[in-house]
Amino acid sequence: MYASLKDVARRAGVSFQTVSKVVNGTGATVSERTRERIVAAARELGYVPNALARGLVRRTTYTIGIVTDSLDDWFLAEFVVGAQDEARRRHHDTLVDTRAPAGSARRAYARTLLEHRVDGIIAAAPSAEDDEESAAVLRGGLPAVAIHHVPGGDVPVVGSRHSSTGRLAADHLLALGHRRFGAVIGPRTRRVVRTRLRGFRSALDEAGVALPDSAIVESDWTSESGYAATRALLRRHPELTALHVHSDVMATGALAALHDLGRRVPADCSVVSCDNLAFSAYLRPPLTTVTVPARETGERAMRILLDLVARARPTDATLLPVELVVRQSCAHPPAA
Amino acid sequence: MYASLKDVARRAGVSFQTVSKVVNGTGATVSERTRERIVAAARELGYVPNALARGLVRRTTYTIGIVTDSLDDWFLAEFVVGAQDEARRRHHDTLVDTRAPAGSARRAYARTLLEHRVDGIIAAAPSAEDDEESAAVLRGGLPAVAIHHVPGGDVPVVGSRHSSTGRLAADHLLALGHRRFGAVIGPRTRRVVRTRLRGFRSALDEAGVALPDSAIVESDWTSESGYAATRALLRRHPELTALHVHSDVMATGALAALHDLGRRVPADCSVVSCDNLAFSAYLRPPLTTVTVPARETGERAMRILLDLVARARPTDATLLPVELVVRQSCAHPPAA
DNA sequence: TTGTAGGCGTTATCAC
DNA sequence: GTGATAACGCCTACAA
Repeated sequence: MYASLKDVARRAGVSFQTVSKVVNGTGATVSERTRERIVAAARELGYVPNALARGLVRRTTYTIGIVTDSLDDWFLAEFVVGAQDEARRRHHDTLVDTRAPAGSARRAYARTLLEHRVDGIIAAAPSAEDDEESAAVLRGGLPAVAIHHVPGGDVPVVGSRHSSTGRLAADHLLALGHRRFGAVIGPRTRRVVRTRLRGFRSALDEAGVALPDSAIVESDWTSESGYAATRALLRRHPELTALHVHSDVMATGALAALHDLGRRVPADCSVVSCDNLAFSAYLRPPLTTVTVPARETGERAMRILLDLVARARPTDATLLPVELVVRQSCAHPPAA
Repeated sequence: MYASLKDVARRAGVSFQTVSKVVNGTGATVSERTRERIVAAARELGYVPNALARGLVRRTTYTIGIVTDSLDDWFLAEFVVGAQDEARRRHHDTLVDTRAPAGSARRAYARTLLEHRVDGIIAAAPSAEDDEESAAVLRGGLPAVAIHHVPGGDVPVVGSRHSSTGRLAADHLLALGHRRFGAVIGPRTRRVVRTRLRGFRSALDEAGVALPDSAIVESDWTSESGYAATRALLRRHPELTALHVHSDVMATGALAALHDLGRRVPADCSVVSCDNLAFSAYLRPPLTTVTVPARETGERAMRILLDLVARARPTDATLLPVELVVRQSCAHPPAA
């Protein structure tokens, strides 16, 4: 079905090794005339090199593996886009290994990638962040970077400083004069969530403001749960004037809940969240939020990994800046 | 770095062919004792089969290629998730080839996938829907399915009936009594957009209601452009009472524009859009929208393709149902 | 400038 | 039950 080097060679009337040289650009040592004949033959036969055979003998595939959780997570999808863009720029292919959801039968971590002999691995599956098995794989000798904690360390972690994300939100609200806070957070099992919360909390602490545990409601990243969490929170703590939400998607639910409860935002209650998705400027009120540089993180992770693969010392920093984007969902607390 | 069959064989004190049988489960013709020795040796050496070598000799890779545009498009990300889930269930790997954005240097269509000798291709890159080159590849002999038009036909197309999407929206609004319509559509270069518009329009036609060209504004799928388009539209046609928007993301912008213009939704103007993203129930007002079954489309496309690969006649239909989800963004037109 | 030999890790076929 | 031999398509010396 596919033409091979030999087929091309036969048609061009040369040996297949000569064709190989032409195809790989390796041989400047081919006369112009034969080169042309070969190129013509290859075109006529629709020759497409066989990456399998190539990888087998070269012992390198120019392919990078990415282990990820489901791409229906906005951050991960965007991260993968960035990583792939960068890989493409550096002439590498990319193999995405989406982990089966928890509960279903999972193959060994990154098994597919290893079988395909990728040149390096990007771990972008937070669901594995406490998983010893994954750590073993990532420390197994292949170049690797991660965007989340890996037990035992030893793997470069790329990303933004999550504690800053929480801190920026807190500082902004404190500066406006708020003293009664609540938080709608992601699943506590995730380190990002705990780190963000810690950053938020320590900023409050320093200002001498308390954040009681009862004012923190756990949620699961969806708008739906953000809505439910916010309603529960305000039932418990009607005195709140400021809300920190751990994602724009959940904040969409939070805004809806506040609306349905008859609380005006920001007049009665301020909201600041995380992510800065493209639509968050078009919620009403427009959302004040802390940018999480998903795509840049993907590019950066890939760049560092490719440096590692090439045995070059990566020069890029592993920490990307976050930034508060001020819009209209925050104001001074009501005079009351 | 990786242990090979031969390494395992040496350690187990057998020939490598025997190991192969054990690894592939192929050989019931191996004694229990040697099998155990081999399994133990493989484990100790951390043996991982080499998919490259395997694919080379088997002439089959159990890998399906997906050509897609950037995954920052919600639909495509969700589609890929569905396709990968189904592939995993059927023990196939998946290679995602994200097309470089228009303008930048593009490799030949699906080139990477062909080089990796995938067993089949899913074309999920609408940016190539009028591209002759892509059609040639897809008709090149490999099993293939597409989720968009392919010049020359011959490739099964999986998806929902886009004209129904438009028609459902129109019927709903007509039934409520609306007579003055506007539309914020996606890029006209896309067939989905033209087909949706056609469905919308023909429903209006049948009701004897006109949709002047000036009441149709083209947009680019973003909230930002949805916002701008809606403002432009209402400046031109302040008499509109009903708006059809081609995506929930753009509708987010449209709702914001209406809000900023002081038009109440749905009291002054009704809005119906397409997609039914998870957050659209948490906009205020909650969005009435037509479900586009992205993930199911992915599963279906993969299922059909894998049937094709296995030379079985696919039994699944290529057309998935769409459905109007009624929420609160539509009402009767104002009495005026 | 071109061609020859050897091997990459597997699987398949067929003896033993 | 087990092992020898021959591919699969390609690349890297090295010889002609």
